[in-house]
Formats: sequence, C-alpha cells, structure tokens
Amino acid sequence: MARRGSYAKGIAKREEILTAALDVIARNGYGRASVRELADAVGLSQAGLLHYFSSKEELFAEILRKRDEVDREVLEAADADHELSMMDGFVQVMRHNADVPGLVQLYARLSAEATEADHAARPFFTERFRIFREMSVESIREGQRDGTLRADLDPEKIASLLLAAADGLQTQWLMDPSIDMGDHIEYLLASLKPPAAE
Amino acid sequence: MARRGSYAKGIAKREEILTAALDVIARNGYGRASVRELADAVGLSQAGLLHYFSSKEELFAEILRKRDEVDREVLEAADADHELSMMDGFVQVMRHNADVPGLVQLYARLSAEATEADHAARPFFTERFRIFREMSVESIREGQRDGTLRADLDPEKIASLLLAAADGLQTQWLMDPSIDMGDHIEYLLASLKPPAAE
DNA sequence: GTCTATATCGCGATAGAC
DNA sequence: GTCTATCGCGATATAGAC
Repeated sequence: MARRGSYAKGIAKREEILTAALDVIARNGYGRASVRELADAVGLSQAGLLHYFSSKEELFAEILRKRDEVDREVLEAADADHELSMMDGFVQVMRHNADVPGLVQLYARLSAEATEADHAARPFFTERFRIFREMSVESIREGQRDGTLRADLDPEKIASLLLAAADGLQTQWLMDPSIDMGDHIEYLLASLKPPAAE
Repeated sequence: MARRGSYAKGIAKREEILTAALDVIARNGYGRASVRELADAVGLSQAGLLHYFSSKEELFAEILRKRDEVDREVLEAADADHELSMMDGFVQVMRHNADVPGLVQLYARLSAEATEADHAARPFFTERFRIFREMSVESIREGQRDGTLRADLDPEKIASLLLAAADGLQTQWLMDPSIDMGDHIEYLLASLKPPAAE
C-alpha cells in the first residue's frame, strides 16, 4: 500500500545509513563519530541524516541494534545445523569483538550515557539486558540438565554476572588490549562446571 | 617554604572543591554536573574553578580519586583491628554504592569516556584497574591458602573478572535498581569456594 | 596568585526553502 | 527528501582586574 514505494525506500535508506555508520565507527571509534561525520559517509548533510532518526541518541541506539542483528546473522550462518549453544555463541562474539574496537567503544560509551533517566537509548539497553539474561538463564538451565554446569548455581544471578563480566571486560580491554576478553569469559564459564566434569 | 602559605591554601581549596563536587554529584548525578554547576556549589565562577584543574576531564578524575580515598578511609575506620579481608571490603563498598547512585553514574560514565586514547582521566583508570587487580590477586592467593577459595583458580583471571563484574553490575543497576550489586558480587565469590567449604 | 568577564568553537536541533 | 541557515548550549582559552 506504500505510495510509489517511498516508504520502502525510506527503510532502505535507513539500512544504508546504519551499515555505513557501523563501518565508520568500527574504523574511527566513537570519539570522532559526530552526526556530521556519519552524514558525510553516506553523502548527506547533518540535517539530511537526522531526517531518518529523531535524534542522535536514537540514531546510535539503532546502530547498535543493527550491530546485534549482524552479529546474530554471522553466528547463524556459521552454525547452520545448530550445534552451538547460546554460551558458545556468546564466547565467539566476545572473541570477534577484539577485531572491532570502535564498536566495542560505541557500546561501552552509549550504555554508560544511557544510564541517564531520559536518554533515548535507555529502552534499547534495558530490553537488550532483559533478553540476554532470559537467553542466558535458559542456556544455564540446559547446561545444568546436561551436567556441564553445576546444578547448585542460581541461573538468574549467574546470568546477570555473565552480562556484567562481558561488559566490564570490554572497558578493561579498551584501556589495555592485552586482556583477552574471550579467554576470560570462557574461563569464567569453565570455573562453573561441576567438579566431576573434566 | 611556601610563601605566605599560598601553596597550602591552593591545596586546601582543591580539597574543598572536590568534597563539594562529590556531594553535588552524589545528589544530582553526572548528567547535570557541568563545571559551572560544581563551581556554583563552592561560590566560584566556572573559570575560577578551572584555575585549580587543568581541564574538566582532569577535574572529574580527581573527584573519583577523592571518592576512592573517602571510601578507603570509611572502610579503615570501620575495621580498626583489620579483621576484614580485601574481598569483604570490596563487597561492602559495592553495598554502599547503592546509596550513592550519582557517584556510581559518574564512575560508569567517566570510565567509558576515558577509553578515548587522549582522555585525561585514562591514566587514572588504567592505574586504578592495575591496583585493584594487584590487591585482588593477593587476596585471592590468601583465600586459596586459607582454603576459602578453590586452589585451582587462576588468581589473575579471577581478579580481572571480579573487576569486570563489579563495573558491569553498576551499569545494570543504574538501568534497573532491582539488581542487588552487593548480593551478586558476594554470590560470585561464594560460587568460587571449594566444594568442601560450607 | 586568584579571579571575572568575554570571545570562540563545535556540537545537535530545528525552521523553512526547494 | 534533502538542503541551507540559524539557534542555543557547554567547554575552553585568554585578557586583564585586583
């Protein structure tokens, strides 16, 4: 019903902007990423770009949403026959993060800014946290049934701690890249295996 | 040797500024904490305040340094006979943090901003992380000797993970205060006790 | 040595032309 | 849909009063 496909075209333009923004930020980091900078990358003026997003805050939340989408697609493509658990995917994404410092910084900085009560990206993060914990709890329960995780652990608490560890490690890694994020998360998971298992 | 005590007076003024700033930020959060706002609180102009600090970034790093100092003093006063381990103190500070959301937010936001390569607060955080890990490793080794922590754990990795968990939990708590930071850190530590112990 | 006042800069937001 | 122009804000550097 969209007249002349203009609606679909707007959607496509948004996608183009988000993809270009991911590219620019992955290379240049968050610091230099002004709306003008991102607008230049797609040949728009600052006001032209903000035509597609209601504010800078919302734009950056959408960039992170797009990034999660891309990460998920890459994971699913590499795991067509669903052999990997959610936790395996989690470790793999953490390893991949070391290749895109700019995006790690975007996440670290925006999540901190979004702790402000009226920040437009706050709903994105609260929802992201909720979903991550939900999926983690499910995966932890599975591990407990399998015997790959200690049965005495509280899945909710461990889920929050895994999320916290992942986010905290990113800041530590940005300050000192000799910290291996993937190894640390993997080590934490290994530390929670039953004494018997391995 | 300081002529007319003017040097000492400058030091005293700095302390006064930092103490007042801690108070204002604890109440109002990081968002509203412009240099002007903090200057007002001590009856100075914005430029007047910046006379004592080389930049806004340095000022905020000093505020956090002062906060660590205050936290340490409170801990030591409550533990005159050195009965508490470093980990006990750590949990206690995390519990106390729930009473000062503005300071938690200051820490979360400034640590994220300081991931920028040329940020004036970056040395503060890299050093703070180093010292925290160092003290943690020492405390973890002690726990392993005591039998209160599993002997098979890698102290360095666990130290980084504890720091990461603490920092990550603060962001989660700022987004959703129903998360209990102290309980979670305590739970993580308890999960790393030997199977025998308790 | 300490401060007030000011000028300048870059940013995001927005109004309105085309 | 995209632009130009402009606005207001916060951070800083500096000139110079006391």
